Amino acid sequence: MCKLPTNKIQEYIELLKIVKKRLESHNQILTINKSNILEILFENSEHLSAEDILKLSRTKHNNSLKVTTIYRTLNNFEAYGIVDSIIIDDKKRYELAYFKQPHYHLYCQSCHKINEFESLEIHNKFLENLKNIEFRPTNFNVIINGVCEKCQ
Amino acid sequence: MCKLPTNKIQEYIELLKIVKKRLESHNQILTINKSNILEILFENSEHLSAEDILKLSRTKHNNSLKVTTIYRTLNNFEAYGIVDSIIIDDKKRYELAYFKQPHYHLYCQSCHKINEFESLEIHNKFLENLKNIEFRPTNFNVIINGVCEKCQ
DNA sequence: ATCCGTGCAAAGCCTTTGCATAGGA
DNA sequence: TCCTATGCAAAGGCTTTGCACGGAT
Repeated sequence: MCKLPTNKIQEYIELLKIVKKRLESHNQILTINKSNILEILFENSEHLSAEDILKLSRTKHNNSLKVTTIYRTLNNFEAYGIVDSIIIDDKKRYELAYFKQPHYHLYCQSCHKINEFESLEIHNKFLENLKNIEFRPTNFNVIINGVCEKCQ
Repeated sequence: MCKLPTNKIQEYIELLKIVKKRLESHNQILTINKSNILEILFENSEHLSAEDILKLSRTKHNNSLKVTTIYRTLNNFEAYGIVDSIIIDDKKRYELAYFKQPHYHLYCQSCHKINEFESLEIHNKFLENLKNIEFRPTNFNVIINGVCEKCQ
């Protein structure tokens, strides 16, 4: 974590605290493996698949993480609301649910990169519409496929 | 197709024409299997998985469709822009790309039903935002998870 | 005669599960 | 000492592929 700027470190520490509490409310322990996965997710704003996390752990944490553990941990994290998932290119990808505004994913079909954008205005319109039809949203999963600026 | 109201029949015939052309431009033939799949997709506005289509074909078309054919056909249809796909509950689901306004999927985590809603207003906001960042959208894939009115 | 479509069986890929062990509180 | 975490190997589920035959133009 030494590369993070100070405010990021504080954010990370706060994240650990929140996650620890959340896990404990489900009788789970915040182990080194789990915090390693959190760290990888925290440092990489891109949307990581289980395989991506495995690869990153090879470099950053001496391959301590095993695939099974990653899958199990991510499933738990998702069930407890610690991470959200989206499926892009038929692969499940994860991002931390904390410190995130509602946002929309832009998937470039040419370079396969995922970008994001936020719009409070759109989000409010969504909420307004959903309220009218009495649907209570828990999670927004928006992927817009297309071609990004660079690839045009 | 005898249950469809007249205008629906005309829509279906038009669909067949469009798809036939589209397939022929890829050196493919509109076979009975393919039109059966189209028919099932056309008659069922819900979002069908390959398995759903298989089951429906058992009742409607005497089980003439085989799984392999369904997968192959759907993949081609998607590649040619005939159907769009969304992944819900870790299953790929398909809907016809024609005669559809831009719409948003509401997935009820309690009854597992998928509803939709349309909002031209939201769609235009999206387009406006994307234009600003020069992202050219080809396809919108929006899933809002939550709890529907009935399940609350 | 050629080219596409289809079925069958097998392979593939990603993910989950069972079981036994290790490790933390 | 108990309960959770983890690894390994195996199983599972869905989807794709190779190959050979059938069918249409």
